[in-house]
Amino acid sequence: MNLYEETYRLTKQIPKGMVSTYGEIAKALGDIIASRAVGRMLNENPYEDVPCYRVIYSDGGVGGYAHGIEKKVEMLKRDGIEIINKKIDLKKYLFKDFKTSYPLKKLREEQEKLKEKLTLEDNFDLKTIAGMDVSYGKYAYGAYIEFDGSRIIKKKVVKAEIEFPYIPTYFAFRELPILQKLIKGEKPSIAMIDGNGLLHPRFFGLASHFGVLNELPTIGIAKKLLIGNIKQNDIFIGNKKVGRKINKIYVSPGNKISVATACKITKNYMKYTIPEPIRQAHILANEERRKNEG
DNA sequence: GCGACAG
DNA sequence: ATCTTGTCGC
Repeated sequence: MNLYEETYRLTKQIPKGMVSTYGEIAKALGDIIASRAVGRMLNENPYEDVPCYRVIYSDGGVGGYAHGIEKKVEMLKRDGIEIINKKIDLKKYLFKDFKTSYPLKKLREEQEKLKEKLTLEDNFDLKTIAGMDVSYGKYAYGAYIEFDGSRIIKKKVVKAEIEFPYIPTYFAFRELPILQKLIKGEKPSIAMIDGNGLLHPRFFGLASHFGVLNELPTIGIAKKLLIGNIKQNDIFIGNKKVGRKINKIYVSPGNKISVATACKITKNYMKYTIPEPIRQAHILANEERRKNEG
C-alpha cells in the first residue's frame, strides 16, 4: 500500500475551477486524522500533473505551496477561482466527490481482524530481548539489537523505501515493512518496539500488530501519550487498563504478555530514560541514516 | 487562540 | 522523525 500514490491519484481528480481541502482528501483516504499527512505528501509530490495548488485549508485559507504561495494564488486565479480577503468560498468551489476505495478504512479493518489473534497472557522463557527502531531520511533505516541479559549478542540494519507517511493510529503501516525485514531469521524471546501496543484507540498499535504477525511476545514503548487517562501511573482507555507510565515513558503490552510483566521487564532495562534495547536500536538506526545520507 | 496529535 | 501545504475541540 503506497499512500503517497493514492493521495496523488485523488488530488488529480480535483477539476479546474474547483478546490478541495487537506481534510477532504484525508476523508477520501478514509480518515480525517490523515489531514496533516496529506499536506506533507503533497509537499513532497514529484509529479507535474498533480494539481497540489487546488488543495487549501478547511477554513477557505489558501494554505502553503512548495513553490511559493504567490504562485499558488496565481494558478488558482488562472483556474477562475475568486480569492476575497485571502479566502476562497468553499460553498462555491469545494470539490469532495472523490472516486475512492477508502484505503485507510481497509487498514483499520485489517487491525480489527488481526486483533482477534492478540493475547495478553504471559507465556515465554526470557532468554534474549530485542530492541527495534527505525530512522527516516530519504530512505528508512531499521536497526535490530539483541541482548542476552545486559550483553549485546547481535546487531543488524536494513534500508528500505518509504511508502507510507506517519499518520497517528496508523503508525504500524509506516513501520511494519521495515520491522518485518529486520526480524527475518531472528528469534528473540521478546521484542521491544518503539511505539504502542494495547495503548491505541483500536487496542492494536504497532507493537501488537508486529507481535501478532510474527507470533512473538512484544512490548510497546512510547515517549508520548497517544490516547487515554492516567491514574496513579496506570493508563486507561475508558475503564480498560492498557498500560503504565514508568518515569517518562508509556509502556503497553504488545502481544503474548501482560501489563505487569511488560512493566517488570522494561524496568530491568531502564538505565536511562528509555529502556536500553530501544535506546541502542535508536542510536544504531540514526548512525546508519547519517552514514548513508550525511 | 492554543494545545493535542505513537514516530 | 524531520522540517514545516492541517484540523478539531476546548
